[in-house]
Amino acid sequence: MSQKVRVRFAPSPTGPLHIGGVRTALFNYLFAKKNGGDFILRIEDTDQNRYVDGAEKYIVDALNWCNIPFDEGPSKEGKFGPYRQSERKHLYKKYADELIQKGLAYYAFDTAEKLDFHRKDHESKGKTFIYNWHNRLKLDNSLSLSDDEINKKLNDGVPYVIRFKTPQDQKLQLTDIIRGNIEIDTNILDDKVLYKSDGMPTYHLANIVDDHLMEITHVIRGEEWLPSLALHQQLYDAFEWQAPQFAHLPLIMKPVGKGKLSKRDGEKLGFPVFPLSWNESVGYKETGYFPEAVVNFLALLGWNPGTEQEIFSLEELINEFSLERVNKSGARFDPDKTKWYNQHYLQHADVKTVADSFLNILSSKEVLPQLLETTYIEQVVTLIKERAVFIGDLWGLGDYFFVAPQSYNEKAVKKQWKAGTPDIMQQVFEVIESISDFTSENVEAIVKNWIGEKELSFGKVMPPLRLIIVGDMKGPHLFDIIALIGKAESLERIKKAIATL
RNA sequence: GCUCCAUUAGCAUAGUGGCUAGUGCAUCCGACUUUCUAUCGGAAGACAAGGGUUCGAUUCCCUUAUGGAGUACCA
Repeated sequence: MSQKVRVRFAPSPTGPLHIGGVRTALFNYLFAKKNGGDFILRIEDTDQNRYVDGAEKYIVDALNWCNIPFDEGPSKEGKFGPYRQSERKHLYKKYADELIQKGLAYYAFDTAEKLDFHRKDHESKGKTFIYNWHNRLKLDNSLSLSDDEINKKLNDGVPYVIRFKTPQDQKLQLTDIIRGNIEIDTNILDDKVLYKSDGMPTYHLANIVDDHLMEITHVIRGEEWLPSLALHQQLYDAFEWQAPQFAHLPLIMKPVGKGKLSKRDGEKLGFPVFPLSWNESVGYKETGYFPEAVVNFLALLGWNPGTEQEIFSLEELINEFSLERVNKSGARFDPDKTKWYNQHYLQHADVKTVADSFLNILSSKEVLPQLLETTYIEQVVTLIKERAVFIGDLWGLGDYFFVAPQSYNEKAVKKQWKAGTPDIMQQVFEVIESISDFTSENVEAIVKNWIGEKELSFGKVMPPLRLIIVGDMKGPHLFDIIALIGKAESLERIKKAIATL
């Protein structure tokens, strides 16, 4: 009997979704869709202190922008809801109690201060304080206390937590789809808190209970969870539940230096780390990235198809994706590669769509209304988009199609504007004025012919002419520009330059 | 410190017990061009180290080094 694949993305709403989180969501989504399964969003808000307003909405918006919507989640309630752990609070206590009854967990009354003291004390001696089999009988809990004492504390309302009683001297055999088999000695594990004194479960308990209740078949999450896999497996065993399969994704590392990618790296090196803007941090969307490009480069971060293909649509990714081809080692984040992807998507985007977005930018500039015409913009886009990575680059690349140069690049003027230049430009003016068939090819032919006749060099004519038309030594084929902006505008720019330079 | 995970060029990666280890980004050179950040062409560049196993190891095993994660009443 094969079960329907159900995976979940379970972020905690403590801030904006980091790009690494988006990748985790994406891999879950791809795996689910590849296998005809469901992708569930569950909000893990068991830590009330760290809750950030708006973070949940951000997560949902980010997923939608990336085009990886969830099938079930907050506001898309399926039969397994609610999908916020804070709204499932009442569910967890009985599971913690069940473990206590089975003798697999116990009450602990140690105060935070006391534990803190132990930890600091051990640290100062170069050791690590571990709450487990070797010292639990010396601490303040229902294993070390008499029944009377325990009941009195419980009745008196003394705060307590419930800890998992990690068994001694066991070798756990764990399986991870990406990493294979892992063996863990239970003696090095600590008795993790399952239930907090504020009446909320910890991540560990809530996670296992919810994954079980929501019939999750595969847990795909970041590598930072690998060390707690042992606990989770034991919890499934303790409840006598069938555990899902696990896959731990490699971490995304910073572009330079050591460690995992952080918000700071983005600020330092000037690239986004969030899909959408959040306060001062500009997102991928606002920087001008296509969601398709973001999804594409994210997919190749820690996964590859085994072929040389690097460009994938979402559909292709769904087809090709497999957890077996996910890498074991950390994936270094390369901002240049993300640009490369975006440039690719921009070059292959429909000209109409690009022109449309460009129009939005143009509207905010001081451009003559008659130039904001669709076919004109599309022609401009076709000429200049080759060098653009983002749609936002288009203005800097082609402003001269919309406004005459207000100034001329000084260095270029120095180099190109010689004593005889105004005279030559005056002649060019006359040549151009006489042309009636104003196509790029025809203008080029006539001007080049004239240069030949006059025995002038290209270097004396073309660079200054470009300077006049563009204001700088940049842009596509000059005659394409002249033809597009038209005869009248070209003549005007020449006239103006002769007068001012 | 301890536990677990990893290690192919600057970076990301493919691949194989045995021909010149493949690809992309970046780099350098060249071409085109009136210019260039574009495009095209070319070049350079790697199996972390040391031991084994083997006729033979980048590929299997061990050790070391390096990197990563975790070590909370956070997720």
